[in-house]
Amino acid sequence: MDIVVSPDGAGVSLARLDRAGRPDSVMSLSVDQFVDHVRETEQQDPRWVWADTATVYPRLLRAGVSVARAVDLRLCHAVLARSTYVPGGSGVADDPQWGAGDPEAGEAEPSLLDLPVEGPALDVSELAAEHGRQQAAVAASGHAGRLRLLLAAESAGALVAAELAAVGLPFDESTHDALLSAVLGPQPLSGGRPAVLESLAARIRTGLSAPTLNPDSAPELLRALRSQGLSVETTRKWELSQLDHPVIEPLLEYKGLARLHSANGWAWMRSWVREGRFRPDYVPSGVVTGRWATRGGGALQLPKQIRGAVVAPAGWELVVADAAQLEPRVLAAMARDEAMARASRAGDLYQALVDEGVVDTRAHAKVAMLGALYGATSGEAGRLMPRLLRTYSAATGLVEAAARAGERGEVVTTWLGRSSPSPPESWWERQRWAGSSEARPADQQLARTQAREWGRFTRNFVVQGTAAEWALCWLADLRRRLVTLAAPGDRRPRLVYFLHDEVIVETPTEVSDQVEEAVRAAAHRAGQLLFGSFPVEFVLDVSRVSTYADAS
DNA sequence: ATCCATAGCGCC
DNA sequence: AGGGCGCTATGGAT
Repeated sequence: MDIVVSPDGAGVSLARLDRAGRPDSVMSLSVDQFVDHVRETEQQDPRWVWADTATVYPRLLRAGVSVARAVDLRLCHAVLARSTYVPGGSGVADDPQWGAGDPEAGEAEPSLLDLPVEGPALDVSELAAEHGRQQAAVAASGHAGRLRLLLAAESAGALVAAELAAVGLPFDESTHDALLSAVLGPQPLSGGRPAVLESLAARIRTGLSAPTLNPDSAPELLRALRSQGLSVETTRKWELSQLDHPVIEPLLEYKGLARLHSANGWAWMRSWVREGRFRPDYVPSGVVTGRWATRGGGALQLPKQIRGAVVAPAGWELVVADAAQLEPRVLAAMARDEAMARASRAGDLYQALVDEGVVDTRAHAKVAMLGALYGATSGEAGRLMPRLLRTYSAATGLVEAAARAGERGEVVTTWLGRSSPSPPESWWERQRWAGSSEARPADQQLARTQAREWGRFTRNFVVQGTAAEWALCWLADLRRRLVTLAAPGDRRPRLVYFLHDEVIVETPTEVSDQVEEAVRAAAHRAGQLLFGSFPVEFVLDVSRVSTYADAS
């Protein structure tokens, strides 16, 4: 049973859809009535259909109501409007109300924000119409099953994102303060540099004979280094670390600590941690490949230095699980590469490459594999590539083909049906110009460079995007399993963190066994949902800890 | 005062 | 090295 939901003004309109997908009589409810209605109707396992989970679901969550299933029309539209799995003329792409489906049509990059969140609300009949168009587009596709899975996963992900924001990650402010103070000195009350940074800055100024130097300024720092006779092009730490000069040691230490202070210091904590919970703002599918982004809080980069502040309350535990070498495993399955699938079943895929005699060390295996995924052209990875190509010809052939398609400006598509954007108009202009009679060799060189850059993007897109699909299915299936678990006192395990290939579940210790089992079962299920019986193993590293810092 | 690009670095 | 991000500080432009 599908029920369309449209916020309007102070309330909510909703209507059930009949078999033909048309709304029956429309109900107009206040928000409170809506919350009660959802709570009661959930018993019937409906599927809620709304334009945008982020505008509706938080209100329900605040009232303590969660839903099992929903369709996020905006996220689904963004997928369908661009997917090469959807035949042209399906009607999904060219509805201006839902944003430009054709990326060539507007100058702005197509984004998931095609439908303005603040824009005029769409009424239930418009939502029902869009829902109908989407279902028709899927049905007309030659890959209806995959698209249905992708759309369901996208929508479930949107529910999870809202739930993560509502729950927050347990974060102990005094532990964080202690971690910071231990390396930076006490929190400066005036807001200036902490004592340790200040004294490092003084050593740097002395060492470079630059009494007024601001070490946070890259141009100033570069000038000061050069005035000491050091030949450097940038102030990046890998370049600085090559130098032999007494100032390098305090400088590198300064850079590391300054970053901690500015990115995840006291000011960050005041902004993002409330009542012992860190609440970043997740943006499902915010990345072109389908990965999530965040808007504020920087949850994509919670550095290892402060993970000790993520602490489970007494009586609770954190089940931290991440998918080991997810992208190579996904690639093996997509490419139906039997040899690579065999390596995946060994647990540590990189070690398996060593054991199979493909490369000599685990470090080489990792470099070679990442090189294949990202399109490395030189160095160590380049040298190791021939062996990988020979041993895993199906897998490497798939990414090579994606790269060549991108070099030609073609669109590539993930396993479940997310298609890449076309290159920007400036890219095409550059290519056209390089092919014209007036083009100089330098123009042609630049065009080739840009073509290869776009090829590296499309190469990675198919793998990163399919890995994101696997992760969404994992997350969605895990979410379903978790609602069946509870400890005495109705204490329930809950998802509190998700980052690309990693989840954290905060759970009462009484049920942490079941949670770990659920996390593993969901990973196995995700593999089946995407790749059927193809024998690729998706291995998880699971830790049960009281603080995130202790996760392996 | 505000916007924007760049450098640099953290995460996957 | 090579893909994808978000964020901060800086410094120039408006």
